[in-house]
Amino acid sequence: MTSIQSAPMAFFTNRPTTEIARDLLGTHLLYTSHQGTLGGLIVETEAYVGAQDTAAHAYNGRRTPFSEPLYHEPGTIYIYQLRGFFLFDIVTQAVDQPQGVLIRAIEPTHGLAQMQRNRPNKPGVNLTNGPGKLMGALGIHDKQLTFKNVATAPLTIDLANRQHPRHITTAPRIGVNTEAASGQLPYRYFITGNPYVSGTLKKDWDREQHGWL
DNA sequence: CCCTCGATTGACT
DNA sequence: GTCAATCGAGGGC
Repeated sequence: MTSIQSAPMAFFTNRPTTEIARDLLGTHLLYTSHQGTLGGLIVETEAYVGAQDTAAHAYNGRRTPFSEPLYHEPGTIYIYQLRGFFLFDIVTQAVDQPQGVLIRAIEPTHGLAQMQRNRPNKPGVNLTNGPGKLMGALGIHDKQLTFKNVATAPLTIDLANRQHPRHITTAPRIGVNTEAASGQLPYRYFITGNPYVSGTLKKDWDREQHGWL
């Protein structure tokens, strides 16, 4: 039994979102719910850097009820639904600087059995190797925690027992429009070789240019 | 109001 | 490898 050391707001401030995205690798995403403490090691993230980023929800200053959480304090939880799944972002800059990090994959460390019950028939890495999958494993199927802060919410970044990734791979982000201006920016980060990293190779250039295993 | 499309996933050839 | 589900946000009219 270890105690949780929730990342303070300062963790998400005063440095570039890309750096925060890298720094989140090796920390723990933990959710304290009625099912117990669930979660795991963050092994993959993506940075979305605001109004100039064509792939960001806040591109061109877009601000709607949907993307409103991005404009709040650093550490704000931004959960949104995509095609029936829920995705988890953390706001990474000061108020009105709508940048964030998408948590794309975790390696289970807490509550494995319960997470497996939450996602039946998804054995092995398939339990948490994607942004929608990991939320399903945590048992989160709504936006209830949106606007709360990871510094105080039951859904948190735990800095205790951080692991230092041996090597980090950088790559273009998944699922973004590659034609758009920001489409090729290397804002995806993952722990090299970790089996829980999301996605299958869809293009040869991924392997050639970015050193996939 | 209507149409398009997505920071995904899972089923299927 | 290919492809459709699914539903709300966002934009056009």
